[in-house]
Amino acid sequence: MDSISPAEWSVLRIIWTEKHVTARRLIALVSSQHAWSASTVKTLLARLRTKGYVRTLRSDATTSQSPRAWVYEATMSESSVINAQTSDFFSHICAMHQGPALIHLVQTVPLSQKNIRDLQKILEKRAASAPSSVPCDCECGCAQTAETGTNEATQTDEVTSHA
Amino acid sequence: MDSISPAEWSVLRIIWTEKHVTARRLIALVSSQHAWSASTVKTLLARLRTKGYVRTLRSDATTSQSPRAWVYEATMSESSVINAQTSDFFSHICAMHQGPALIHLVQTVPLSQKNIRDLQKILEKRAASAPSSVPCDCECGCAQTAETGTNEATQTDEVTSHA
DNA sequence: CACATTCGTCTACACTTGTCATCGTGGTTA
DNA sequence: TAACCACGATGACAAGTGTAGACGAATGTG
Repeated sequence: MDSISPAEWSVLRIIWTEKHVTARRLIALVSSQHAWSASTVKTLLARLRTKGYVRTLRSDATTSQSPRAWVYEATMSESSVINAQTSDFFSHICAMHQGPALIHLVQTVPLSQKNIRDLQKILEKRAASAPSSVPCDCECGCAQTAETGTNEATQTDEVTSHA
Repeated sequence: MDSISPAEWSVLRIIWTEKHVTARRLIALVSSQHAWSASTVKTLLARLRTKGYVRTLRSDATTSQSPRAWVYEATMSESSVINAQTSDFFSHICAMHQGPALIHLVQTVPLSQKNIRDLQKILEKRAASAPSSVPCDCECGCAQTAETGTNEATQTDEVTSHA
């Protein structure tokens, strides 16, 4: 699973939304958000292709002024890529802090009524078998099993010192 | 807020866990996870310092064989850095898909009983004012408010072909 | 059948990241 | 005090990323 750079995300998002886009249209759409030259977008497109995230198809309908207009489409669903990248990102974080990170997200990410209901359902299920605490997995000899306190501010001198 | 590379995360995690570490000890701890040379760790340390994530202090106690043993410590709390980086990561994702991404995380991330209770409390609160749906914010003219409907492939077709 | 247009590819360059060797300096030890 | 050693700094180099110009091939137009 190749990593996706921020610039590549911008392009990929558009492809997912449009489902099928020509380079021409893609460049136009991107330019409403970034002051990138057409070449830049093409480069990103090429890189996304070598990474396997997009592929091209011939457009049967050769729209007037677009000779050999190829059409780009994503090879994977938006959700699956997002899930994979998100999990990958979380893998950098100590297990003990993933829960709190999630709490932060749940407080800040835009959620719909349905999202909330889904989350509640999952939490209810997970509550049945959740451990009382998640130990640190930093593999540096630390035996911390913290976060039992109200806001992990117990032994966390560090937490208080945040700039 | 500078980005933190995967290699830098490894080092930073150890510093947070240890609170105060000498280069010597840090290198020893890192080597239990990665086959990096001492130089590599020092470089990462230096980069983390220029990025402002760690700083050095003199160790008053000059432990026998460690002359001028500096001690590294994090300048920011682990939680605040994690939250900032996590939010930054989510900013690449279309608003409409952030909820689902969160659902995926809540299903896979290790959670303690307390984490779950906290999450439930927050969700309950948020449910009071959550919108019925979160619209796409890909800024590419899409008016999708999906995740309720199954096929939003209505006007997409026309949009694609008009070049 | 030339021509302009447009497309994808190639090349480029600065900067970041992964990875490491070397060096100067200043305390430790004999 | 002389030899030594660890520490941080500097330099290095390949690969990835942000950004873009130039080029050759395909194609509709006159």
